[in-house]
Amino acid sequence: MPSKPRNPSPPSSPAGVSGLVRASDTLAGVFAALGDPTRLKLVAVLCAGGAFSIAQLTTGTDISRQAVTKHLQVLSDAGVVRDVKMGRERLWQLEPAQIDEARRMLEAIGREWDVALNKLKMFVESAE
Amino acid sequence: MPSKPRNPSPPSSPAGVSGLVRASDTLAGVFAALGDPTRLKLVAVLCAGGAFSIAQLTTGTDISRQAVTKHLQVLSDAGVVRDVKMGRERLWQLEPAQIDEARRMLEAIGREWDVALNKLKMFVESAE
DNA sequence: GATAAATGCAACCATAAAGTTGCAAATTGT
DNA sequence: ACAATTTGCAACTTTATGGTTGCATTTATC
Repeated sequence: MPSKPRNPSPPSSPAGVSGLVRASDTLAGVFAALGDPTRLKLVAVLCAGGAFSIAQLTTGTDISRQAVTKHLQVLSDAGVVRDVKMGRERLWQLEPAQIDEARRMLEAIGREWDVALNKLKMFVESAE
Repeated sequence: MPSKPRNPSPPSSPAGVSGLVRASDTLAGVFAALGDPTRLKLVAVLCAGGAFSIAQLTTGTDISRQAVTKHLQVLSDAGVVRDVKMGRERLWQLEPAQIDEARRMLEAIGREWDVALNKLKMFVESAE
């Protein structure tokens, strides 16, 4: 008789993060938007609180204005930035709600990790 | 006389985040690694603290084992996970240091944003 | 009203990313 | 020894990404 597969342990997320995993698709979108050096720098500039035009945001990068526009569009699709039309220019500003939610997810992961470490520590100590 | 360009305001990141922007390339790598629903779920599972094999981690996804291996490799390149060889299986576990740094960057961005809002609020009040 | 500035739009290109399949190699259990 | 498990490796396909260039469009300024 051939041996049977002994693999059937489907791991699941801990309760603390399961709620955030439910929104993992939108959250992954936020992380993906931040996952590019150019876009991360754009966000870092915008977090100063002002509203900047595309031409202004292009100054300081070594890519074309159209490329910056594309990056801003990616950030906008992820809900990280907003644009406001002002005359002939389009001003961009931060929309920190999604970033805040991403931060909370990373916090939850760190918390769960600490809990797991504590459990392991207590287990080791009880075996001494 | 033709008018001259009046654009020369190169925006710069505020002091609070400039230090983190310096490491923006590695940080962007971490965000990019988290920027995929499958990988985000893998991280959520691993944050429970255990060490899981590739076959175990594949259970629960709807993609092939080889695809999961590729995702784990991406997370490993970003320094988010570590692997340990145990007999014929390869166990993966979380490496929370990079995730923690990413969380700190999001915190810094949120802080700068709050500072900017406060400045604006004080300016408006002083004009009344 | 002519000119310059800021942006929008579209086509295009090169490379990377996400997934698949097929097969070889190492390790474990009977 | 043999069979089953787990993984590794390589080739391949499809689609997304990041970037470019060229030109049209809207808006301000003189």
